[in-house]
Amino acid sequence: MVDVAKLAEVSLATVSAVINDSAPVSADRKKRVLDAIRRVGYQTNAIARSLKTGSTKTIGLMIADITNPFFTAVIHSIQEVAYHHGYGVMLCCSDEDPEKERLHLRLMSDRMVDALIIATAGETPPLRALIDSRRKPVVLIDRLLDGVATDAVVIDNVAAARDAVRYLVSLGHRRIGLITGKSTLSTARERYQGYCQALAEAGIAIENALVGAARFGSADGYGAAMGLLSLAERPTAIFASNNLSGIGLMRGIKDSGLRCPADISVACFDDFEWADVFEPRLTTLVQPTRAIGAQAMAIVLEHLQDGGAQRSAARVVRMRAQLRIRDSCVMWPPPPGLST
Amino acid sequence: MVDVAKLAEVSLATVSAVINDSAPVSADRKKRVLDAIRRVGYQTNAIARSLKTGSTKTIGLMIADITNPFFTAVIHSIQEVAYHHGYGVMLCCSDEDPEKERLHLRLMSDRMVDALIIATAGETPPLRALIDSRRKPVVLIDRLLDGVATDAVVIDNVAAARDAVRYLVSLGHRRIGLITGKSTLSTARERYQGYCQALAEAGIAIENALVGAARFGSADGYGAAMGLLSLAERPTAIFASNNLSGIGLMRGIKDSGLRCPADISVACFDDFEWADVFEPRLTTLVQPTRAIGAQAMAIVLEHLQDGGAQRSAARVVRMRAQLRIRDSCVMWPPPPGLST
DNA sequence: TTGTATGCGTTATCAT
DNA sequence: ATGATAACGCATACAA
Repeated sequence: MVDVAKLAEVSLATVSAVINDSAPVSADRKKRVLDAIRRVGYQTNAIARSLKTGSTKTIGLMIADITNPFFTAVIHSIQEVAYHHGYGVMLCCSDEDPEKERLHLRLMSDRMVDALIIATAGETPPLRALIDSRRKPVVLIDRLLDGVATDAVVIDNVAAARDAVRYLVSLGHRRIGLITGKSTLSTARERYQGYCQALAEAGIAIENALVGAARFGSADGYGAAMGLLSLAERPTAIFASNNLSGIGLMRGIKDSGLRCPADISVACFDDFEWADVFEPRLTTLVQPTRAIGAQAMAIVLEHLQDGGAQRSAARVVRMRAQLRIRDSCVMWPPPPGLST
Repeated sequence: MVDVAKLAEVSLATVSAVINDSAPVSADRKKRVLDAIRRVGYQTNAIARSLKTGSTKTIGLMIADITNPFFTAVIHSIQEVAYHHGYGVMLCCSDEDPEKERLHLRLMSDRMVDALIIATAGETPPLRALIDSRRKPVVLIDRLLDGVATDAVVIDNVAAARDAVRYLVSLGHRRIGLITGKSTLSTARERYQGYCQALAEAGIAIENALVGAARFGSADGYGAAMGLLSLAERPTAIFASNNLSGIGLMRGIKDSGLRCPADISVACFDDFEWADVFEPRLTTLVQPTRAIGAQAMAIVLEHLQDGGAQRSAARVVRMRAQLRIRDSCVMWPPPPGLST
């Protein structure tokens, strides 16, 4: 920048003024500066600017699993609006590991991101401290934290799970299995709750043997599925409360020599592009991924523009997931005379 | 930091010394500083440090499509090793749009990332300028750029495509379709080349009508597929040279009322978790995604450690993709007496 | 309208 | 072993 000033024969202040047009500059001088910038190949050093202004114009994004198409879609949406507003995004993946999350949080915090959007892998003291400190906006997505006062955008998981299980019940199923996630995750808890509600409504007792614990990964999903499938009295339908565990479940069914939906019905949380091009076409709960990302960013931007002044009460926006019925669930018992 | 110094009753220099242990500090003073750090809740301001040291300890990662599981896997791998070495990663997606890529490049460059890893959406003057300037390490992944002198890690696309098409030929197919990508992408060109080679070996003439142009997205993949499938003399097999176009292809087959593999065989670039849990189990070309990411980061770190001193000649490391044969390709014509 | 001078939070170079 | 002080590149308050 000093080079530019020299070449244009103006002061540093003038150069700065034309770059940010933060002050009126006469036409000829402006032209001279612009020319000089081009000739020198000058690029703003955002680091120096950040140090001065206290804003890095980048937001930190922590998600639990980049392998999961749900998160991938949310990232995409966040990226888009962030960029549109001149923000960059620093991405970290916790791989569902709270310890890794803690480390990454530190990394992003050190780098002075202006705000954080987090799909937490589980509460840690530093995360809570960060939020409580109110030093920078934090918005939680997908997963809530108990008794923490930050904005969040999530979906109504109990309603969603209830819808799916109700549907299974309506088809005649009574032995319905569930593949759940770690109970430290609000989504896992809420989806379990929805499952229970739907069963209770139908007067079906909860059987612990029918709920398989996994950790929202395809490998444990597979393990949990194999457990359920090898039960003496096998479930006739299974609800996978996350898409990766859904994959594991489908693999488990295949490896058990069973067929879906002929032998067992499957419903699955989270939609993905592949869900309807192969057999069976999966019935899924589709989340408004784009809206989730956009909403989270909207909240962040709002805070950033307010200058963090008057922080109103934490607000959590709940969105609805939608049950997309395809072919992986069928009536039970199978009506006679229907070929499979 | 000044607070820490005050509380510990030492100078700033001493505090800095214990933080980076860049100088010997007596035991008691060190303890006092450490204590003070904890009490004040001090966190390093990486921005200020960057300004001083000239290193942000973050690498910029530009990929073409975050929706594509191939890239997702590479990102994961890069993230992992980056973090392990104290680096953060700033992620940008060009969505296969060179213009967007240009803008994002600028954004990351302004933010002074220490190095860049790029899966380019197509050459732009700024990208070439950035590389030629040699101001910071740039390593290309997945897609090469003609006559550009940077390191790169890619796979042998012509061999990979050749393997797949050879396999199709060996099953008896003679009318083999191709869904290709934009010819500005080295991967698209090379895969097309491999397709041609395999056909030439078998004495099969290239028919332009059999190669459908798409842009490595599922929507255009679908369009291209519909074109191929509506041909008067339909291909008996199609090779999709990218996984998203593979999805589009499968959807096209479904919408055309055809069945895979009974009516048409399909092979597809890029493997993904879902590939073998649904029907048909897709035969794919699997790329060493983890190795690609790790290798790219290894090169970056190497450069960063050399201090950018002696830059040897650009080296491109080529890896091999592997044909994973599953069920989506069958013999043609179908042997008599085989029920489908 | 333009220029001068100061500080953002570090690290690094000196003395001490 | 320790402390004072000068940059790093920019934005800005203030003076001209």
